[in-house]
Amino acid sequence: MDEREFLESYDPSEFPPVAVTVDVVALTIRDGALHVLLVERGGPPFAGWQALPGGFVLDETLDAAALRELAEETGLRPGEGALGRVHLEQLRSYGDPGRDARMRVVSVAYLAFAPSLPDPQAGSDARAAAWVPVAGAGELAFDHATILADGLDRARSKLEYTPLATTFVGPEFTIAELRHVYAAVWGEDLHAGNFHRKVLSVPGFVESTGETTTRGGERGGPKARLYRAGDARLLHPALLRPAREENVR
Amino acid sequence: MDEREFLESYDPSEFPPVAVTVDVVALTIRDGALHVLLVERGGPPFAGWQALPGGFVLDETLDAAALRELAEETGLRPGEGALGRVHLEQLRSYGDPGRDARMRVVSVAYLAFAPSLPDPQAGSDARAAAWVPVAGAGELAFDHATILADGLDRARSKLEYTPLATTFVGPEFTIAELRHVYAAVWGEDLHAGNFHRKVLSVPGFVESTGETTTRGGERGGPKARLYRAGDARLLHPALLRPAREENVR
DNA sequence: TTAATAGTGTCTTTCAGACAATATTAT
DNA sequence: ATAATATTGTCTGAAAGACACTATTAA
Repeated sequence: MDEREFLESYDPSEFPPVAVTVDVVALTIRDGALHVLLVERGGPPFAGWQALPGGFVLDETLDAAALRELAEETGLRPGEGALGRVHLEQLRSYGDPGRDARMRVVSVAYLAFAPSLPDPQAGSDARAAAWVPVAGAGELAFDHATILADGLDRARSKLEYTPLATTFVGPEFTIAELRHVYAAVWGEDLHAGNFHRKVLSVPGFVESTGETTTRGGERGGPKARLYRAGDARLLHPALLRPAREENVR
Repeated sequence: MDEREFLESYDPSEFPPVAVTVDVVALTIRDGALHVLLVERGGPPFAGWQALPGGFVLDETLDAAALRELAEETGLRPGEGALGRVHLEQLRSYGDPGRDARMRVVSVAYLAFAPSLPDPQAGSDARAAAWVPVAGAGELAFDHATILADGLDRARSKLEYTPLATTFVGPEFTIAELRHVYAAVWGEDLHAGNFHRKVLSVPGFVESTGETTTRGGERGGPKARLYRAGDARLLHPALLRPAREENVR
C-alpha cells in the first residue's frame, strides 16, 4: 500500500480527479438579526441559486484560502479594517460523492464571525453577494444548507464556552449589545439583569473602558458603560443555554 | 469566477493536482492507559517512522473512507463485532502546502473511540500497526503529531459533554471502569465517591442492568453493579474538568 | 411625566467538591 | 484480620435563574 502510494505520487493523473474548495459560513448581526453572507451563482449547476461564498484552494493554506474568499466576496482587504477583526475557524469538511455533479469535490468549510460589515460591492471579483437574514434564507445550492446548519450549531455552541460574541460587535460595546448578540444567535431573549451580572462575573470576558455611551437608548434609559473584549479564551464558568429536551433524546 | 469554475470542471487536469486522504486518530484504553493506533511507514518519505493510519479517499464518503482505513489497519471488518461499537467522527482537515513533500495533500482527519481491541494482525493489507501508549509515542511522520494533539484535545473535551466515555468500555461496565476511562483520557485521577454520584445523577448517561460483577476487585472490595450506556446524546449537566489557568491566559 | 433601560440586590435551587462513613470482598 | 473498594451521606461554597428594586435618560 505504501509502495503504491509512493509510485502513484509520481503520476498525479493516476488519481481520480478531486477538487478541493473552501466554503465560508460568514455570520454577522444586522438590526438585531443574524445574517449570513450568500452569493448568487452565475452558472450551472444551480445557476441563479444562492450559495455560500467559496472557491478553489490555490497554493496557500486552507485558512488563507478561506480568508481570501471572504475578502473577495465582501470586497474588503484581508487583515485590514473591519476584516482584521473577523474571527475565522475551520468548521468541517464535506466530501460526499455526488455533492457536485461535475466532479468529486471535497469542500473544507469555514465559519466566520464578523462585526457589522458594509454591503458587498458588486465589483471586480465580487459576484452578487449580500447579507441575508438566516431565518429568511431559502434553499441553497449543493449541500450548503447542511453546511450552514452545521455552522449555526457551532456558532451557538461557541458562544457558550468562548468570548467570541465580542467578535460580532465593535471594539467597544455595552453589555446590552453583547446580550443582543446572544439573543440573535441563540434565537431566544435573555434576562437582562442576570446576563449583566453573569458577564461581569466571568474573569477576562470583558474589561471596562471607564467610558459610557454619550446618550441612553433610543427609547430612554440611562447611559451604558462601555467595555472591550478581555483576554479570556474560554469562559469559566460558561454561559450555558438552558438544557433542551431534544438533546437528551 | 463562476464561469471559470464551470469551464475548468470539464478539464480536471487544469487543476493543480491535489490528493485527498483520511487519517485516523484511533484511541483505546489498555491497562488503564490511553493508546493510539500507529503504523510504521514502509516507504519514503518518513520511511520507518510512525504515522497515523490513513490513505486515499476512493469513490466513497469521507466517513466510509475513515472506517475502511480503520478496518484495514486493525484487521477487523467494519460494522462487525468490536468495530461495530466504535465511535467515529470527523476531527478536522489539514492542508498546508508542503505538509507532504511529494504533492499537495489535503487530509481529512478522523477521531475514533474504541473499546479494547485485539492487537492488529500483520496480514494482507495491515502494515506494522500497533496500539502505542499516547504518552510514549515518539515523533510522528508529516504533521501527524499535530493531528494527534488535536484529537486528544477533542477527546478530552468530548468526555465532558457527551457520554462517549462508554464507547471505550464493553457493553456492560461498572462505574469504576468508566471512571478509569476519564482518568486515562484526562490524565488525572477522579474522586471515586463524587464521580459515582455524578454519573448516576445525569439523566440517560448510564442505566442499570440489575446485575453485578461476579467477583470483587483484584485486591478486594465488594462486587460492583453493572451498567450499560443510556440514551443521552449530551450530558446535562456536564462532567467538567477543573478549570485550568492555562485556558484563560 | 412616562416609559424604557442599566445596573444591583436577594432568594431559592442546583450542583461541584471535600470529606466521612459503612458495607462488602479478595487475600 | 487486613486492606481495598463500592456506595452512600453530609456539608460548604459556587453558580444559575427568578424576581424585585433603584437610578437614569429620551421623548
